[in-house]
Amino acid sequence: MSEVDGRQRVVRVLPDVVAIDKEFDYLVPDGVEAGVGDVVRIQLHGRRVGGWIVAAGVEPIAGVALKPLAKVSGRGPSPELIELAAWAARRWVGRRASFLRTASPPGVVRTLRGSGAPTSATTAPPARPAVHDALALRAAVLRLGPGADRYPLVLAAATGADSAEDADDGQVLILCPSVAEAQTLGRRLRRDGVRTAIVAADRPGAAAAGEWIQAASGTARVVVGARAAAWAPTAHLGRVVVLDEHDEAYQQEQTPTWNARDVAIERARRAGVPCLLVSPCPSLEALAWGELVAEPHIDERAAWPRVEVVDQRELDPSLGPLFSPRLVDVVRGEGRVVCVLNRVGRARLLACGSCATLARCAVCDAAVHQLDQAGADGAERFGCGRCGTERPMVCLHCGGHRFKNLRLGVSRAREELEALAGEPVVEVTASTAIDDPGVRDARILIGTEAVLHRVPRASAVAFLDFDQELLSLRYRAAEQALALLARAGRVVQRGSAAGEGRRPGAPDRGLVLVQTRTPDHPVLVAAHQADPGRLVASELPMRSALGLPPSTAMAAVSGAAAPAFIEALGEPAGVRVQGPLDDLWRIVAPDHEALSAALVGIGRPPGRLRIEVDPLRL
DNA sequence: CGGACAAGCTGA
DNA sequence: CAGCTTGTCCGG
Repeated sequence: MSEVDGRQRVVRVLPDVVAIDKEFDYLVPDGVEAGVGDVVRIQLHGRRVGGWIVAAGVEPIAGVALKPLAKVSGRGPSPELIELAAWAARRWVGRRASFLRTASPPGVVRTLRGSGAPTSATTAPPARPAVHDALALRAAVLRLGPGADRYPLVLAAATGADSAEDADDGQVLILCPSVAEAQTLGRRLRRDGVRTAIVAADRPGAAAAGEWIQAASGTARVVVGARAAAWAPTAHLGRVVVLDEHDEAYQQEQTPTWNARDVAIERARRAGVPCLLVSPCPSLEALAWGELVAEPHIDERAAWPRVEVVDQRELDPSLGPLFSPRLVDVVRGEGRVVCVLNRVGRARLLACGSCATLARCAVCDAAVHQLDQAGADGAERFGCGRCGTERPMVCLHCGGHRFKNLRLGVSRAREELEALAGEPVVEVTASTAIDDPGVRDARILIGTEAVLHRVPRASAVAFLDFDQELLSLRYRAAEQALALLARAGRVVQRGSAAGEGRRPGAPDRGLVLVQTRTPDHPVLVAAHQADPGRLVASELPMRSALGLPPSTAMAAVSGAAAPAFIEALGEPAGVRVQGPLDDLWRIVAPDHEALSAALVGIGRPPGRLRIEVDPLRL
């Protein structure tokens, strides 16, 4: 039956080719079922490509000979998600195909059999008042200290125990910053009898497709996953929850730089269901969107660690620039101690010991660092991070060969800390195996901030040079710094009274030690008082005054084709174009609609072009 | 994106 | 002018 009411059945297809953001019409062959969202294969310009049906029953364009669909492969994104993809493509100046890929099943899904009403045997225990209040709102930002247990909240949301209106609220979509957290949460919900689909595809194809079907058919009551799960299928969405919404892992690094939190918010809005963002340190974006719900301060404070700020302006010269007497105390004390220093390698900045000249690259003049590996003759060498040039460790000014470290890197700091502690100190890097026995049994660890993702619990976390975070030139530095302290707070909270791995004699509340030369910084005041609102109060007016997000919408444009793109862009009304600085332009608009309007209309010049909306580092 | 087709370059 | 490279266009 290729004819309906005397007309041929025609569908509109978006090819799964990122470079082709255009739809094409195809005939549906006789006896073939094909609807909006289905994944198909089409003949396009002499080759076969995949694609999605984005409209059905369309009026074919006159005078164009239509080809039939080559194949209907299976089920894909729902019509709602296809529309959401169009919204996201505009919002982040990307292509619909890249979003529809994320919204498509892992592998081929022919049918969603086994669809049934979601059931749940579990009833959640009564949740805390703040949780109850937040679940009753349509757009809520729930602030819970880093050590607070979010599971009661998740359970209450999952079972509809604290819901505002209707009894059967539909499925609950829950996002976590990482796949590992999503899996842990999903398994726990299953143990508690909640039908849960874990949409976090690092499992074999068939199993992953099974989870997708559970979500799409409505069999799963809860759908949990990481960033990509913002595009997970649902049969009848009832609520969206984003845990740790401030986490930058929600933003994709490659373009389009979409953020799962923002997709989740828009998805909930379109579905007319409540959306709840949860965080110990809500982002300014979240606070601009929803109503803040916080616990009484005494409760929130109990979920923050003890934050001790050490003023590094008064140094003890015998301990070097990175170690205060208080830090040495902590390291020599009880329990596991994690030290964080956001620099890799040995020494990142050196000065000549005799003439104090800064060690620079002979070719490009950038500051050089000491290489981890000595040269073939065993002599220590300098390396340039900018141009890669290497040279012997000799002062270009006076020929001296003794150098002072102005900035210790992690490897060197480890050596010095070991000497001060009088026991082994283990360096943890992003590539260190997580269950390496040397790491598992080590009491003192040191690493870049990645160490906070690798070590699950500790009695104390010490930031050796926090000014690195506080004084970073990125406009979100303050928020990012507070998020780092919150993460440290979670590590020590798990390692203290409430946690399982507590050693006898460890302090009741975990300790976060911060060494700094700016002890009065609002980030440190906020963390010390366990009151993230203190940072918001200083940060928001400053962003506003400087015309930075979230009071504006920003994009960064770079790549070989950027100059041509900027030329074509011109100066649209209300939009500021700044730059170039390091071959990067900044586009600032009053809001995202204006930003998209300015960026989407322009044809892309040939060549590499990166348009990063909401740039994280800038 | 990548196939089609046209225009440009080279060598006998 | 065949045979090949390079470039631009456009797909149902």
